[in-house]
Amino acid sequence: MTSANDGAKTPKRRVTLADVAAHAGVSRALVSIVIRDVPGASAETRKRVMEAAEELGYRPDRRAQLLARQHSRLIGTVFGMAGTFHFDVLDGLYTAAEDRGYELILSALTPNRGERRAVESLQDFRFDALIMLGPDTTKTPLMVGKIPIVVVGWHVSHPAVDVVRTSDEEGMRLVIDHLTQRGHRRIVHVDGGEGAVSDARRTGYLAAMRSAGLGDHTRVLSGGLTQLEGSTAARTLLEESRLPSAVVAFNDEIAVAMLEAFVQAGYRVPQDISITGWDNSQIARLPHVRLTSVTQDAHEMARLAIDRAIARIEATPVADREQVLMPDLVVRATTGLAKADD
Amino acid sequence: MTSANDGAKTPKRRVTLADVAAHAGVSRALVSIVIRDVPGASAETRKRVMEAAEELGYRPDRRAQLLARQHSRLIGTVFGMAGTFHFDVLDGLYTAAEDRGYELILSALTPNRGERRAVESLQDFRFDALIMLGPDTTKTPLMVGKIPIVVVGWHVSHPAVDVVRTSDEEGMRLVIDHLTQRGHRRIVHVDGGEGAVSDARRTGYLAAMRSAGLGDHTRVLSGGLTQLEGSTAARTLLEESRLPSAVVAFNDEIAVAMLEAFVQAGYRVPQDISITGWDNSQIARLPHVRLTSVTQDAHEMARLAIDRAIARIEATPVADREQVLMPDLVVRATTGLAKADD
DNA sequence: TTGAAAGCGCTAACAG
DNA sequence: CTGTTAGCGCTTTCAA
Repeated sequence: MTSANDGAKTPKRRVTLADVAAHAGVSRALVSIVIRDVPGASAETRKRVMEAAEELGYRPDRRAQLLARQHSRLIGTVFGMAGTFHFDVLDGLYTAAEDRGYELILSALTPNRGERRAVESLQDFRFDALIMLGPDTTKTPLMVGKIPIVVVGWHVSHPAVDVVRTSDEEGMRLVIDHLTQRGHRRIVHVDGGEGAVSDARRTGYLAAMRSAGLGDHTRVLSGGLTQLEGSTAARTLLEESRLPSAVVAFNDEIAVAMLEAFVQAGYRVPQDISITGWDNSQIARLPHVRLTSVTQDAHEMARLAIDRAIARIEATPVADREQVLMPDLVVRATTGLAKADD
Repeated sequence: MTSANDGAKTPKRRVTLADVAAHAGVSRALVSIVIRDVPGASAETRKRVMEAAEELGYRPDRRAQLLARQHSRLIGTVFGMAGTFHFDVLDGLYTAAEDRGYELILSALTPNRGERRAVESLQDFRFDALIMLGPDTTKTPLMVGKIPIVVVGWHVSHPAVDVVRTSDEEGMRLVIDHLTQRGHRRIVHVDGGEGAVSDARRTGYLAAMRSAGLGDHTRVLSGGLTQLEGSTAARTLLEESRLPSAVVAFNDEIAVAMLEAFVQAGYRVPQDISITGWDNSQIARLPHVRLTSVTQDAHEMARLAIDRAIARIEATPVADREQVLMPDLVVRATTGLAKADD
């Protein structure tokens, strides 16, 4: 009984393909072709259909598209609470995906919601690929083998997992080189706790120290992600008879917290002790902080991740499972010459 | 040619309702009834179906559910980069939604992706309600009138928008009372910039000062969300001949940055100047910070938001468009007695 | 280049 | 209590 145009009031119903087809005087299939921008329609028809769609304010129904397509053109993304860096990656993922005709669906890792639940909720949407910004663990991701997976930020050894990351090894080399060139030898590393990224930077630190001939001077303090752990680490050092010559922190938060603690204890930075961070976040640029920090390109990482995910979806051959970008070191005011007796 | 069971290899295809039905020897409709846990099946059938589903590892296809249902049972959530507080709200939203049989779909506000795009991408999934954790603007949300909207965190005057927030007015009253009781009079507020929350706290500050008889002592410095703005504000104050007696900051970040700046300039906190923050975030609890801060209950806000969204979806009558929780003040080490001459 | 028709996997009346 | 039957709005062969 409900014909297409039953006059007066049809306030709710959204505009469908059929409406556009009727309005343009063509079949639904043709409208579908035009909307998806695939070959199979004359320029003139295309124009007419587009105008009709425009006029009616047509937007494709994602649910129906999802169900009808064999590929969803959906890329699942799990992410955890993280700083500006991860948000910048997210920003890059959105634009890169859109450029390629894909859509992102997000799932957050929260205190009460681990990887399993985060991924399962996405799974029911039948996404084509999964990009993981967390959880930062060395374990192989669940879902491996079932779907293309791109891990952004740390090394995963499973052969079915693609990786886009910035070299933590190289970052550490830059930092240690910078410090040793300024005479530092007793360089302590405050790590980031349990995660895979922390592991990588710790290993990078040890390697860089060794190749600088400072293998006997390595020292790693257990830290974490937040300022809390930074101030704890600083306290540990302050209780000792002699401060190290330099501290290489896992991230900017740790570095800043330590900086504060040292200053409060009456030390000068960098005259008495040098400090470096990681991420080159806003906090590192604060006028009263001016932290020397390692920087990585979030948008580039995002673009590579999306490109790789799509390559896997489309079964395009790729050269390297793991794509590693090179970081830079931004030198600011918290690193200086070591004292003569160091 | 592809019949249901063509033997040997069917490696890809996911288990569908039909598979479960066949396995359990009942109709698809019955399986649907059992899975959705709605009345219309005997206990025995229910058991048999559940077992079959379990055995086959069946998971409903969200795309198909979405398309077939009149209500999607999907709650859209837009959120921006924000601190721990917003992540805690997100955590609460997930669990509250799940408890009520709904699912969250997220859309992030990033530097290149504003409210319009964030909402549009969700819209195509036909969500039943929208929860907004940002953007923190006084403007009426787009989508208003088309769908139930719950704003979490700030006041919106549009009659069609539900609000769940913690009273910024009351928070300010707690802070100002606390300070005036300790003899402070020259109390400066460093605000949070342009947002609606900042507006509310600024207004709250002015009102609280006035009702404390300090209407002539009000002073608002423009601030922001990050430590950067805090240190700028501190510098402004330090350049003047005399520091205020106390600073009420928009959030913990600002407060901490100012604290640092004052200490570096040789002042003692709270002996020379008192400082308060907002959010009671991790940074406020740092052993070397111990910031007096206003605290709000993220999980409770989340629960209320979900409850309200669902009430609107189901057209349940509700009492009050705006639900306002009361904050608490956590007094720590950054607030003390005013100096005698203040 | 265009159109007809058969699904995608599920929900929701409605009959039995 | 159970099964049959239409769709949901789109994509995608396949013929015309």
